[in-house]
Amino acid sequence: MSAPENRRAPAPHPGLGFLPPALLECAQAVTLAAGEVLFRAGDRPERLYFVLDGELILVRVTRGGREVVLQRARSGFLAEASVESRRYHCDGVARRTSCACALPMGAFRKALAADAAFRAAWQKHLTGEIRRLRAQSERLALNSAAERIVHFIESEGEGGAIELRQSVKSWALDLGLTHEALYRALARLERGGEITRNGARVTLASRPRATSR
Amino acid sequence: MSAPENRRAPAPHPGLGFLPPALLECAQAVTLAAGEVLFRAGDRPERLYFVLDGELILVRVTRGGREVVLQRARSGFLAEASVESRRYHCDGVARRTSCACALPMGAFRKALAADAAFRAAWQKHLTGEIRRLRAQSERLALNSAAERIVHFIESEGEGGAIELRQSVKSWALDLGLTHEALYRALARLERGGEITRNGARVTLASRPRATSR
DNA sequence: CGTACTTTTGAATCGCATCAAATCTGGTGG
DNA sequence: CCACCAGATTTGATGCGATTCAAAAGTACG
Repeated sequence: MSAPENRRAPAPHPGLGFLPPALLECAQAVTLAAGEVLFRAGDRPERLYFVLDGELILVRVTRGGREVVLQRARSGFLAEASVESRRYHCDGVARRTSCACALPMGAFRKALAADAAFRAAWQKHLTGEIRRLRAQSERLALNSAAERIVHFIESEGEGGAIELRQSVKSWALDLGLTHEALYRALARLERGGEITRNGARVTLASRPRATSR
Repeated sequence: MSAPENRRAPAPHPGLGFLPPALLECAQAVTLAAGEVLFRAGDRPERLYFVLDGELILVRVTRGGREVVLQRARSGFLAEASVESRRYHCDGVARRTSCACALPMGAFRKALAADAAFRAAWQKHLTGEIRRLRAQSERLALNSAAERIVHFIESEGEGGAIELRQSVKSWALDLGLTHEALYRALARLERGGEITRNGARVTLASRPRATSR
């Protein structure tokens, strides 16, 4: 408490663990108000944002006023591609009150160029995101709530079980379902013996029920 | 025909353009039969596959015999993450007769380590994939065919228009729709004046119709 | 000309979204 | 400790849109 308040975050978000200390040194925690604009299309990227809490979106607004959301970050980086680009192609907006970690883009690029270990870690992070996103796309293409649930547990969980880190309601967002549909599908699966629930832990039955009965 | 069959591909797929010549030298064109297994979970990655035609999938098979598709590659790399990993975590299977380009993993990693330009290009490719996949996930979370179409054109096209490189039917796969639903939605949008179609070119009307009438 | 595939339209069905409302929960302040 | 509030959880009823099954028409290619 007696230490100065501008001290760097002592225990950063686990997702940021691979950042080199020098980069974490210049990281800044920022609080965004709902509706606040972080950057506009055409701006030069000056910071890379890592969402800690809330929701930041990457959105393209058309001449006709249509809004197309390109990314919805509720945890993790917003617009990784801005590292590679001299200009933003979309707007960045806080959809609700949010907390993020801002990394100066110059320092980030410099660290990437200078630090081979960091480069490797960044590359690993990128391929991991690709893997997750591909799985998510396959999941969202399934057209029943039950299939999406099973797919999620199989692809994001460990050994046919998953520990939910958030409310069921926000899980519904990830699955592209309304929370009502998810609650109902979970209840149906549990009644059918296809899953069991222990608090935040959801486990798949090892042998799926045949469609009999 | 008189030339040896093991000649290297003379004009590789545009998606492979960033590969250094040395790596392209040892690329092999492979033809996979429908159902053919490329690798099993637990295998050591020996080649990185780039799909030219057909469909390769990354699939996890559970003890219960459930099949969960993690990736469906109809064009582009299969399992980029295998570059970072000593073992596959899924099976790789050709879902139908397919043609792919196989890059020896050792040479690929070696080139990554030795060639800074290639490393940068690979990183750029990875971030580009992330951008595309995030947009795709947002798109698949939309629950009307019309919204997905508009989102696709806005995010994958240029200036509110897109040149389709494939049949409408296979576009439907990307949009997570049946082909019937896509045909109907396209016809409805065209009748409503929200899009126009010129052969393979689909253009958004600049000002979206108000919901009036 | 025939085959395979895409494109198109039709009709019936099913599941999810939507709107509504009740219950439960954790946390706050009186 | 209890009243109260915001949010999550749960259940119900209804409508819409996509899926599904079916079939016809158009198109490319040998």
